[in-house]
Amino acid sequence: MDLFVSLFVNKIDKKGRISLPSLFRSVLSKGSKNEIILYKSLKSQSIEGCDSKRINEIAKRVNSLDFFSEDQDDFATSIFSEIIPTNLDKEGRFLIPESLKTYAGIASEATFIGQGHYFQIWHPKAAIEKQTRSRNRLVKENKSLSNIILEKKQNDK
Amino acid sequence: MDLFVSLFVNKIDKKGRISLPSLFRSVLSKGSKNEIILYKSLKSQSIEGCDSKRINEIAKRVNSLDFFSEDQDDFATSIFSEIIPTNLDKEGRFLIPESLKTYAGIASEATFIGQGHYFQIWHPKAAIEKQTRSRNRLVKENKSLSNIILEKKQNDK
DNA sequence: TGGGATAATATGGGCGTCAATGGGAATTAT
DNA sequence: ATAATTCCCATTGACGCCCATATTATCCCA
Repeated sequence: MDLFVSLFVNKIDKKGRISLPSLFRSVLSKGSKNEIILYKSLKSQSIEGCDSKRINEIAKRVNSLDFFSEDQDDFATSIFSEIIPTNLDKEGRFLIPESLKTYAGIASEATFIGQGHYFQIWHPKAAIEKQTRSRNRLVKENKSLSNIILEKKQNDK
Repeated sequence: MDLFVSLFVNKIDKKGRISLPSLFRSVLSKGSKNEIILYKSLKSQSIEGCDSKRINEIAKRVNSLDFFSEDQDDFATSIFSEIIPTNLDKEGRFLIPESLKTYAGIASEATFIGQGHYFQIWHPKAAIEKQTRSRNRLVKENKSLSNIILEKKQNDK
């Protein structure tokens, strides 16, 4: 499995360290076994994480925009300046920057939620809510993957 | 990670020195480990910096403009004449030229903003504003990192 | 199949190293 | 000579590295 899946609750110790769930560690690409990228989610009060390979892909896209445009500059800022590369120690732990902890309302514990190619870090209580909310919304609106993909194609036109 | 990423606030000491963030130093190409290029941003009241390798790329792009156009001439002037090569000391610090400090309104502290292949130096307060402004723009346009990737992939087809 | 042996994961804490910062002395420029 | 710049050394706090423990999951064998 090369995707971030499942849900884990881990503790933050006195030094501010927290273990990246073992299953998530095994997803990191060989080249960046002990580096992850953190940033504020644009969709919720949570932290998102991924491995650096993913960032390099994004970098290519952003850099292909017009060199001197303000678009390029704004994109670059909101993406590159918000990215926080972080190293895992030998035990697979890392530090969540203070600013991100504040943003996500995290203190002594955090919940990791697998999201496929990335993962999210939530305050434990908020994580449960998010999980049920997501589920309910899908069921109520009778969405299916194929529906969502179709809708997206409509919008893109 | 071979990109300028993240955000750092550093102090300017009595002698006018400021540390280039360690993470930025590690991005500089082997050949120019203690040289950076500074210049006024064309897009905002900030300073931009990069290593000399990038200047060469910019030169290429400017050259590709019509040789006899005024645009080409203007770009060439505003870019090349305003470039200031600067050396880092053994501790990774450098001096921000007075003219650039004035341009960016910087006095006792400065914020480094990663922009991918280059970085910017802002007055701390202005930096936060720029960051939020850029971020809000992304959110408003309902972009997300993954959207940017997807859109680009569409275009690539 | 039960139950202990073994391994892996999450967690705690000591300590050395490095980055950011400060300041005196040496060096260079004007 | 005076001002500016770089070198060198010192300090401080943060972070990485290492080792220890515990709790859980996995394995092995009688």
